[in-house]
Amino acid sequence: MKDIAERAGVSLSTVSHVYSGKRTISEPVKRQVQKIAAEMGYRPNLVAKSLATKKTNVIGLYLSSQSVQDAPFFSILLKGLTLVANNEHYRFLLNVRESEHNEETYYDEIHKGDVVDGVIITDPRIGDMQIEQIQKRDIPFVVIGRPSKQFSIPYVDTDNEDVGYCATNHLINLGHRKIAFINGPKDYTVSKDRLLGYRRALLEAGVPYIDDLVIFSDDFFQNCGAESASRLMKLGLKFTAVFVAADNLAVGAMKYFQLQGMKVPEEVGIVAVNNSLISETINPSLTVIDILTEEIGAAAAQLIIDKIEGKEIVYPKIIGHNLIVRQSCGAS
Amino acid sequence: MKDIAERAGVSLSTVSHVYSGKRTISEPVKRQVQKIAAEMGYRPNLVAKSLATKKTNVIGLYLSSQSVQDAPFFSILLKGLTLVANNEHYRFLLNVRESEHNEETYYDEIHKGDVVDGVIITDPRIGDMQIEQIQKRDIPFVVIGRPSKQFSIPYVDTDNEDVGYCATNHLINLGHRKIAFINGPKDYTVSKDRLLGYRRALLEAGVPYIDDLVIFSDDFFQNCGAESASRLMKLGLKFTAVFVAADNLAVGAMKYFQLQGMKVPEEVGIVAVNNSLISETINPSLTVIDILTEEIGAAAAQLIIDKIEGKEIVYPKIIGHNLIVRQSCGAS
DNA sequence: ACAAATCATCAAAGCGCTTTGATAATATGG
DNA sequence: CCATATTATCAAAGCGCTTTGATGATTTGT
Repeated sequence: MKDIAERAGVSLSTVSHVYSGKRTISEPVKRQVQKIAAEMGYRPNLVAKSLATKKTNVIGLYLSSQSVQDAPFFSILLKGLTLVANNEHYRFLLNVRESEHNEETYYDEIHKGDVVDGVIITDPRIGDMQIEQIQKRDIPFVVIGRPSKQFSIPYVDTDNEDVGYCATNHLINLGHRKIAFINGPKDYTVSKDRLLGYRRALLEAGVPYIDDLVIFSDDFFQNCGAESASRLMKLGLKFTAVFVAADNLAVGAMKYFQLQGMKVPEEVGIVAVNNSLISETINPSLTVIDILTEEIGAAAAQLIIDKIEGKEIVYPKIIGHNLIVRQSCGAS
Repeated sequence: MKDIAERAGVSLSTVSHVYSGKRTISEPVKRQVQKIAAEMGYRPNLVAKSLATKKTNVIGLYLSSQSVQDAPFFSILLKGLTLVANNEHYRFLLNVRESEHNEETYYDEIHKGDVVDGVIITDPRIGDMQIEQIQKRDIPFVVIGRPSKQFSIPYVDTDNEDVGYCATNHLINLGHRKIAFINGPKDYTVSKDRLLGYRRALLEAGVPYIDDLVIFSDDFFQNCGAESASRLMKLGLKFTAVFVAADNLAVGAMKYFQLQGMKVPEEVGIVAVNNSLISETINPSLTVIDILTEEIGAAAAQLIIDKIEGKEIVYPKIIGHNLIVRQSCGAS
């Protein structure tokens, strides 16, 4: 930049103003500067700019390896995120927390992270301390998923209580009365909320709630779904349908049921959550609640950007969901 | 930092040296500084540091929306990438190129990107100009996948010619002679290489190559697989097996075949590429060539980091692959 | 005990940009 | 036609850190 200024015979600040447009620069000078800059292959140094402006246009994206491994979810979320971020000229700095890895280091990064203008966090757990810590640090952030103490924390999420309600209700409407629930891990707020909805649906239908029929899985993967299904069956309790908290879990559970000689949906109906490719590919295809993941991503990105830019924001932002009826629940 | 220096009664540079360790600082002073820093909640400004050191510890990750949408692939790649990057204290700055989006803007970013120490690029196409352009720019980069002109370009990839060979060969060993090939898009180097391997396997087995039996898909998704299968069948040529260039394509193709009343694997055997969850979940499960995606990611990350840090690197880095025999190809 | 080596610290310059008060030149208006 | 407003430009300070030459205080070797 200095070189350009010299070659063009103007001051350094003039060159700067040519780019920022914050000061009027005469046309001939402007053109001259731009020409020389092009000749020299000038490339503004964004780091220096950031230092001067205290603005990086970078958003820290804090993911658990959990969420990254849930491939379809993550990739669609990312699509929503990048769609709006690209438009607004922001980019994401990836931080993946490995489960093995010490959580401290990971959160340290958040706290050190002066390179980002704001932060998006995923997968809040119940009793998760870190969010409160970030709140102390004076940096814009939004979380994807409901934090356990959501008071005045900006977040975007589905109404998971309603998801649980809708899924269960659909099974009830189909005539089921003995409905099991293979839930996600116990320490996720999602799991808690869906359980609430499940209970509400039962209550409304006058079906007694049986604690044993609710199984908490350790993760969201297929094997765990099969394992949960096995635990469920070992109880010896009767059930004619299962509400499963994730498509992958459902696939695992369904395979297990079939392996045990149970017919889906004839002997056990299934409603799952998440409309990933696999849910429509598998046979029988899964009836699911479609979480609008891309919209969640887009909303989260918009929220954090608005916040960074000082706009008034309203939160939480609740994104809708739809029931998609397919084969696994039986005829509708 | 200045404040700390004042409060501790030492100079600014002393404080800096406490952190960098590039100069010996007496223990008492060191402790005093650290104590005050902690009290004040000091957080070093990484942007300023980067400006001074000309080092950001950030790697630009340039993705096509294609690769992001291929969820399982992407998420496993990312796992490999972050695993080694975390260890080496690097992070990724995400740049997703939307297909609709003007490619120019996207590449501009690469060229402007003074915030990154190096760059990883995915999905090279045949005749892709951009790689040559980046080469002119004096920044470390590696590409994932073979660039069309790979002379002296650092890249990591599978030996796709061998992938094509192995898959085809497996079918030949099973007794097939009329083997179709549903390939990926024509302008990918991957597609070109796999075709080479396919032909070599046929040649070795003395099976004539029939051009019509090779179908190029427009993308890597299910619908396209079905569409390619339909194109294939409309030709009216006989075939007893198909080598499909991706698991998703294979799922689509298989569904189409089944819809047409053809039995898999009895009437048509299938070997696909990519060992994603869906390939083992679907019924019949897919025989696939497992590309070691996580290792590709890890290797790419290691390569770029080594390059950034001035180490001697050897390239290209070719990662292995394994045949996983399942049901779709028939008994082995 | 004294020169030489080492240790601990400081001051100042520099990284490449933005921002702003000042100044000179030009335009506007009554 | 002169006072005021506007336009175009410059110089200098500052963003928060690293780096290095210099300096005084200690230690070491002989």
